[in-house]
Amino acid sequence: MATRERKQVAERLHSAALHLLRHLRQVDTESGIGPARLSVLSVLVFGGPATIGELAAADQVKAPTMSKLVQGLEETGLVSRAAAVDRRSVMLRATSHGRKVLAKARDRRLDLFSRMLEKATQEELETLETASAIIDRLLSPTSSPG
Amino acid sequence: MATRERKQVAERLHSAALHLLRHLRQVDTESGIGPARLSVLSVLVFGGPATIGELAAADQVKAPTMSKLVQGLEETGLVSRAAAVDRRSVMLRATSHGRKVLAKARDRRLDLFSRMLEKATQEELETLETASAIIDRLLSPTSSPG
DNA sequence: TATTATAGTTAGGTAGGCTAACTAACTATT
DNA sequence: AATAGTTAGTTAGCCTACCTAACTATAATA
Repeated sequence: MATRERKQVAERLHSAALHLLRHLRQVDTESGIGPARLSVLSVLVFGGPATIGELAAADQVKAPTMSKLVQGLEETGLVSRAAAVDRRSVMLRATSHGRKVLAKARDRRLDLFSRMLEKATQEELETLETASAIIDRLLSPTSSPG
Repeated sequence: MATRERKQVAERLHSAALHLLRHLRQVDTESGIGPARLSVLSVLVFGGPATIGELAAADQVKAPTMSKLVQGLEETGLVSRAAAVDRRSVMLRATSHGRKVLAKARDRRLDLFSRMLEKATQEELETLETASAIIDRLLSPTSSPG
């Protein structure tokens, strides 16, 4: 019975999310670093040091793709490489320069979004906040509505 | 005063939208057609016939990029080309095959999303619906809060 | 110790993005 | 009507970001 409504909500939210991110993406070019690399940097900054394999899993790409992305980030001094306990693997971490670059890119996006949110009422902000939490929960693997 | 809160909402919703779309993207590979081409097809199906320039503007890419995308879509029979009044330009339209392919790809995404939404309560669905409308309004160029 | 499994890299291909430079066609000015 | 300027699209050539297959080096196991 509520299937139709779910489909409708899915459609509208899908479309809204698509348009929102497309809009926010505009300011990313200013960072001079591509979206894939930016994402890797973000994982390292917020998640701490990680191996190629962990980074690949986080960004849902294969190891060779991540290997190349990391090489690029290293060459531009945004990421550094160190030995790991398991000597087959490599421990990557964001450099302080990398941290700064990410912070700026992130701020550009969030500033743009924040300015958009000036057009929202307090109640609407609360709705958006609640919606974010709902989406997070729907995406979490262990989703008991607890 | 509410700047901090706006920033916070921006952060959370940005993150949620990012993760949601990344999750939904998984099923796109089944269509055998890349995301850029899928997007072009979607513009043609829902917006009707359009020129290269219009498609490029809709997808926020440059004309040469769209020219290549359309060539690929033509070669796989998803899009057809016809003369326009202005003979410099070309009128593109989705073929019936293109419509079917798009419909399937779209359904895969929305089915996945709908199944996720089974874990949401009626009230949560309403919150998500409201949130979608808010986002749409924030993105619309003429955004008087009505 | 020999085998198997795992972590990364290299090689080579495709898709999707760009700029620069071009052709064809429309518009405006003389 | 001729010319000059503008606009729509294509071609060429480059970059990033994705893939699979095949390889090296290290770890784990029989």
